[in-house]
Amino acid sequence: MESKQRTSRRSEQMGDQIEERIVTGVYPPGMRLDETELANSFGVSRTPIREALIQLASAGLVEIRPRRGAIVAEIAQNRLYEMFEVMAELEAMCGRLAARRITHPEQQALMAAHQACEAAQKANDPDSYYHLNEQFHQLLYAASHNGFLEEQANALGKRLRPYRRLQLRVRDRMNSSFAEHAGIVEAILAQDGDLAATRITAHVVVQGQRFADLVATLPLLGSAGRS
Amino acid sequence: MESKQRTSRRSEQMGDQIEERIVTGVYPPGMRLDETELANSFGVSRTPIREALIQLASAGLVEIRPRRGAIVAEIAQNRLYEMFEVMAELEAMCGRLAARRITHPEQQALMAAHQACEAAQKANDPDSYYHLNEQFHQLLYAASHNGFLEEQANALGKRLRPYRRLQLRVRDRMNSSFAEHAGIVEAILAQDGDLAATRITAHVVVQGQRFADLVATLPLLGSAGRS
DNA sequence: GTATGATATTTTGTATACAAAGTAATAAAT
DNA sequence: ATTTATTACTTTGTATACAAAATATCATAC
Repeated sequence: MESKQRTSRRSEQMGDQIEERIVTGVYPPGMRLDETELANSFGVSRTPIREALIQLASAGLVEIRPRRGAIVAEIAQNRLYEMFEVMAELEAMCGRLAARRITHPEQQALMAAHQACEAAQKANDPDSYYHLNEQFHQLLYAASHNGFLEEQANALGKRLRPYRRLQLRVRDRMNSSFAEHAGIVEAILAQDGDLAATRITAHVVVQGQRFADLVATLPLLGSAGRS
Repeated sequence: MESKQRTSRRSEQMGDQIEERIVTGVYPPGMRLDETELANSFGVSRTPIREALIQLASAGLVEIRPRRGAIVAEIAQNRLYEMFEVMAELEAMCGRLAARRITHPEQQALMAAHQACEAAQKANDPDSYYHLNEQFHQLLYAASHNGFLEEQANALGKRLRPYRRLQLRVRDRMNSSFAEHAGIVEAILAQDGDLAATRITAHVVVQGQRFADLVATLPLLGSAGRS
């Protein structure tokens, strides 16, 4: 985590709020983000809103079309596939490094997070599982002991979050996800970086049936406010 | 390349100009970027400058300290190491994918770029080599046929550009770089993705002596305008 | 009823104004 | 002479004003 020095900038607070609403799906892909409207609803002027939107556009969460306003970024299918392909590689890299560099306390934390996932899985609670799964992955990133990599993985994870969330709804995904976690933890504890990387790549939903399942659920998201 | 639709936004033009000056070292790391000063020099108001700075901050090229203005980002040594570590992985991924997906015209272009490097190397011209080397790497990214990966690699490459440039000055680096390119091209043409990835990782300056050399040259950059 | 074109309205992009925080400068005290 | 406190000056961050582009509305023609 980057040391979040007291910001004192409204535009960043606005950015955080809008971002939160995007990644949780309150503002779905394709939704128009009217500057004046947002300014009014947040009780500020357009300036900090504009600055926030520019920042979110740089992060890839919104798209600013010159003179035509901002919308929540809609990710085309093939682009989504590409992003998952990169995400898999980044996470695999985390795993490879983590196998070499993870500390004892981090091992404990990772196992604890894994066990927490087990509870949600047994209770068949996709929402809890979703959050615990995210914690698990973030611990993995941190264990790489490469702060820049950790940031990149988190940033991309954020962009893919709305799509990942849908994933867990598909038949039996939660159970297989949990089983895969077990294999990943095992490989890391055994300090087998290549095995960890291989298993993580397989875990990140990208190939064959998995991605097809995801794509099939896509119409549920997106296409907000198109004519 | 992202389809650069006619922008019509001054803030983006300003961003491009400032970015250019940062990556070429005209604005060295640590330099203060005064909004009013920039606004005057570009003949616009502070607004588009501010928006440009926010965007550059998101890209990691400048650092905005709340209420204390923007400076050209200074990258700490360990952070720089982390970034090169990730860069190596991204490029290796490009190589692995390119080995599988490169088209015939792309093969031709890559070989042509490689041969162009040879000319600069033989003429012992680091500046030409620097530019031709960049072209070579960009062709590699494109050959991955993953547009998102290509963008990420280019973005990170941009951030590392001022540091990479120094690299070529160190003893004999240009010659070894060129030799490594040959091996990379060979592996890709042979469609051996793993070999290509291995060779690219070795090529990207990150381990042992190479990184030490880079660090040793760092004092040449940076520390502009500190008390 | 649909299509086309002119006009009106909305919305973005940039400039300017102003308040608050930060920085520099000066003066007083040890 | 160095340090501390008060004051003046910059510079940032936000609000508002205005111009230009895009969108919507409405009337007219076919």
